[in-house]
Parts: sequence; structure tokens; C-alpha cells
Amino acid sequence: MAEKPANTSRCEGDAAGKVKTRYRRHAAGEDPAKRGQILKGAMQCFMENGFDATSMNEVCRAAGVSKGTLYVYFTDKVDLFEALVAEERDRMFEGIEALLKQDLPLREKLVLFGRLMVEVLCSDRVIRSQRIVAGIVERMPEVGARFYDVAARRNNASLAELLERESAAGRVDIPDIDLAASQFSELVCAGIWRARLFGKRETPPSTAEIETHVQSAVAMFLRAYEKRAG
Amino acid sequence: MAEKPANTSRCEGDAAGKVKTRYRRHAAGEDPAKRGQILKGAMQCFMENGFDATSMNEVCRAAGVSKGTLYVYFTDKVDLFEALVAEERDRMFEGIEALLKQDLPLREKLVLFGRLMVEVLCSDRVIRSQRIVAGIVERMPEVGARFYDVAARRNNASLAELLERESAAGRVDIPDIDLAASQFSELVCAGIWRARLFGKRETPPSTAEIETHVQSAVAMFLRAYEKRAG
DNA sequence: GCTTTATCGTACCGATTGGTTCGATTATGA
DNA sequence: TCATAATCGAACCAATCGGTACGATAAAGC
Repeated sequence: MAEKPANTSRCEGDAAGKVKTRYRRHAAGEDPAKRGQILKGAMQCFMENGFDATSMNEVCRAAGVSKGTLYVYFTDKVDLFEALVAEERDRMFEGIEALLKQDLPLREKLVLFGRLMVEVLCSDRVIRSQRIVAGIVERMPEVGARFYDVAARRNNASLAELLERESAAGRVDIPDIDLAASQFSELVCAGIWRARLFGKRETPPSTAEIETHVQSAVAMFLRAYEKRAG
Repeated sequence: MAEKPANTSRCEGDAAGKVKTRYRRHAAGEDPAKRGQILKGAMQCFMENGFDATSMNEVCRAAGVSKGTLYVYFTDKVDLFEALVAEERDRMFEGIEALLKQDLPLREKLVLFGRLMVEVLCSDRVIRSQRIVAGIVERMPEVGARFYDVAARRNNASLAELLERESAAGRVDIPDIDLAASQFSELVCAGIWRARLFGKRETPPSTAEIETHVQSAVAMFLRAYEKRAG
């Protein structure tokens, strides 16, 4: 709901307009650079203090933007927050589909996938995002649900697709593909992600630790689902 | 820090006291029933709205206690919150050690353990607690860390102990016990817990679904780690 | 140059916050 | 019955909140 004011004035008349003086300047609240600047500052604040404990004044200061301008770009604190979550959610697993499109044996694909998964999911940035979102799920359920849906389930879908192909080719024997995809995703993060989320670990896992976990997970996964001779 | 005022007056003199008039009435802020009443009301509020969005006035109303009294029992909003988290964390997995002490084959112990794990971790109450705690980790890191440490790691320890015994008995071959314990814990919740945390699922899993997940997890786990003939 | 206008900066608004104070009330125990 | 004191309840406080209003500023296009 609540469309942007539409701003039919200038700058948009590509199709019809062109009648009078056309300014190439950005309409109020439509400069993408400024918008990004605001989002960046807001991200910084929200990540440090969460939703409620972040004041809009702090955001202004962090973003280097006046309060008036801020409220031209975003109607609400909630509006700003949702835009932020949306951006973060979309950026999270950008490269993952491409990764699985490569022509590699299953085992190596799983290793690549697992590595990226742990790295992303346990990174400082993503962990902080997840904390904030988890914290407001109760009051803004759709925000949380969409966050999970787009980010987590997208991965599962990619992985499920891969497993589907392997299953059709007769190389693996998987009764429930979606379950298997979930299992793999959880396995690679076992013992790390939760500890990160709750702040028991203050730093992301080292590459060595990631490797250990991924190798163990892949081995476990394949031993469970690889088709057996006899 | 910040010990309770100690309240050396009455009611405590079991060992030394008994000198003068002893009131059996509770000293101010020391009636455990009232304390529990406050915690219960507070729990209700915090679970609905999180830490910041819960006002102390709401807590008073929900607990049926005057504000003055509330501040006699707890010095702070943070103090109240920490007490709440502590209680919740300790209650969370109460029966789990006992469960593993039974004399049963490994497979069945794992099934029992897994079931309880999913049920508890994905229950409404625990999910809500986890959301709140995750949400304030950034600002109160020790609270989050302790929450994780006591609850999650306690389980892992129980399970690890069991696996250790089985390993010593030569029935399983597990290179990294702690990792294996983590893996099992994550496996049983695969695809459910995260969705619950982020509000993608509004209800706990059915017993049927739990059963499916646990069975799959146990099978996978044992196939990976059971000692093979040859 | 002049005009236009997006942005700035600050003051301001009412509402709410966490926390305190204090006299009235009520239950206890002697 | 009477004194004690834990609890109540409501007023109160300063601070902060999200959000608005508006004149000053500065950069862009003619």
C-alpha cells in the first residue's frame, strides 16, 4: 500500500511529456545516490541497535542527511526499515544460482555451495541482519516471512533443483528432495551459525573451519543419499 | 554486578538470628510468589512485543502489580529482562539429561533425543524467546551468549557424552564428537526451525512431521557414523 | 544573470518512555 | 486489637521518541 506520491511533474515525461521546460535534475526524493546514502547510514544504525533502539535522528546523522530529506525519501521508520530489509535480503545470496549452473560433479558442487553458504550466512553483516529481523518478527510477521522466503528458500530451491537432476540421472536416491536440501544447508552450518546468531561467537569462522565443516557435511550427505551398489 | 540490597533484616536468620521478634512475612521484594507473578506477566509482554516495545506500565498491568512493587523486585528493565531470560533458558531443556540416561540402544536414544529437541526448539514459547534474545544480542552480548551457552550447549554436551561412550564401545566411528553432536542437532530441525524463527511458519510442526524429520535425521546420522563391517 | 527547487537545519509538537515519590490501603503477626 | 510494613495507585519527572513545519541555502538549468 501507500504508493509514492507518483511525482508526475517532470523528469518522467519520456512518453508523453516534453511540452515545456524539462529539468534533468532529480525530483525530490528520487535521487538514487541519495537514497543509497540514506540506506547505508540506516543500515549502520539498525545493525548496531536494532529497530526500536535506533532513532531517526541517529539515522540522519549517520547518513549525513537532513531529517526533512529523509522523510521525503521514506514515509516512515517502518518504510525505511522494510526497504532496508528488502535490499539486504536480495543481495544476500546473489551469486548462488550461477554457482550451481557450472558443469561439475555433484560432490564438488556441494562443496562450493556449502562453502558459500557458510561464508554468507555466518558473515557479520548477514548475522546482524538476521538478528534484527528475528527481533521484529512478532510485530511485523510479513517482513520476517518474506526475508526468510526470498533468502533461505531461494537457496533451497537451487539446491533442490540440482538434487532433482542428480536423482533423475540415477546417481542419488533421495526420497524427499526438499528435506534433503534443508538438511544439507543445516549441516554445513552446524554448530557455527546458531552460536553466531546468539553472539556466542564474535567472529565469522575461519576458512579452515569452514572447510572442515563443509567436507564433513558433504561426506555425510553423500554417504546417506548416494546410490549404493546392491 | 549490583547485588540485591541483601536485606539482612528478618526472615533470613535461620542460622544465627532468632534474637528478637521474627516476622514470617516476606521482606519487601522477597516473596517468590509475587516474583513469579511479575515474571509471568513480563514474559507475556516481552514475548508479544520484544524488549524495547514493551513498556514497564504494560508489564505492571499484565502482572497485576503496582509499579512501585515491580521496582522493588527488579531494579531495572534490563534486570527484569535478564531474570526472565535466565529462567527461560534454564527451563528450556529440563528433561534432556534424564532422557539420555536410560538404557536403550543408540538408535532409539537418538530418536527420543531428536523428538524432544524439535518439540522444544520449535515450540511457540521457545521460538519467541529466541527471537527476543537474538534481537538484543547486539546491545547485550553477554545475555545472548549465556542464553546460547546454557541452553544449546548443554544439549550438545549431553549428546556428546553419549556419543563418546558409544565411540569408546566401538559401535560408532566419529572423528569429531562435538561436530557430530552439532550436526545431529541441526539435522533434526532442518527446514523447520529457521522457518519458525523468521515467522514463515506460524505453528509448531505436527507430530507426524517431527517423526519424519527425526527418522530421516537418525538414519542419516547413523549411516554416516556407524562402524561398517569391512 | 535569474528562477526553480531539492536539500538543509533547526525548532517544534504531542505522545510515550523508564523510573521516582508518597500517601492510602491492606494483610500480617503479636 | 493494634502496630508494622509490604503493597498499591496515581501523580509526577525529565528525556526522548517519531514526525512536521518552515525559512535559509545552494546548486542546477535557462
